[in-house]
Amino acid sequence: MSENYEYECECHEVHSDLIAKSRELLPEMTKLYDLADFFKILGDSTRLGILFAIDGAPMCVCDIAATLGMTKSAVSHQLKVLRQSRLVKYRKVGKNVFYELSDDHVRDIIEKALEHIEE
Amino acid sequence: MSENYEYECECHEVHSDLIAKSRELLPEMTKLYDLADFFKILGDSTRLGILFAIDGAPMCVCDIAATLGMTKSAVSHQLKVLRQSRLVKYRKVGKNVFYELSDDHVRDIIEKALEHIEE
DNA sequence: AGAACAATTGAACAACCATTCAACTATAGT
DNA sequence: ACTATAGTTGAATGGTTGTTCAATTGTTCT
Repeated sequence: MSENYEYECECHEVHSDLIAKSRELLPEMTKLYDLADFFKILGDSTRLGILFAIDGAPMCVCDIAATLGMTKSAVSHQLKVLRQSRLVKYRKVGKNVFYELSDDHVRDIIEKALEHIEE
Repeated sequence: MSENYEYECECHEVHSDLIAKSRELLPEMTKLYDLADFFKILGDSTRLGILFAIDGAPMCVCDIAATLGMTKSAVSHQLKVLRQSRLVKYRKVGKNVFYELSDDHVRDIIEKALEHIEE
């Protein structure tokens, strides 16, 4: 997708008025990319599993891995992604690192999506 | 992630009670996969762009392509994905095919996600 | 200081995915 | 029937991404 829409469709009968109207409603490209990136992060069963696992109470990496039946390494890599997108926060206690959800926004979105799927 | 959790974590001090509790709250694997698949579909700026474009009024492929500044082919490929996941419905009129959102669920979820990002 | 362990990290590999290109289908108009 | 056009489709390609493996960091305990 091009930011300034200099692209011309190869069709002959374009409805210029409709297109103009549609473009007005379209969010800015950067916002569209951010939105896609956000959904991309939720679009992985491992990351979703982690979010569900730490939903009830903070957990250390080791226990998250055991809960999901995965290696610590794989979990840690995905925790890094969740950390960088600020979906989780963490707290170091001795040798352990405890992860928890950073806020309720994500919980709501996942909840709504679950409803949509189960309809 | 393994469905029956036969995997054993390589750690020595696992909190078995926490893990048991966390596993109870964890959705079934199939549901987790479905949820991830749903978010995966929203995790692409082209598909999001299409959803925003047809939000106001039904549009034909050609006009969607012109709105986003992309080729018909690329748009059509992504429309197929959106079609298969029932996020859009379509109607054939002559040589044109008009696409529109299939329901309001998705609109709500995208709206909530936008709020989360803009916070 | 040294051993043990929780967690992180980087490289490598395989699997997945979006766009391009070319070919094809189907409909409309002459 | 023929031409033009909207849309779809399959294969190919380049880029992205999740997991594994091995190595490393940082903390605790003796």
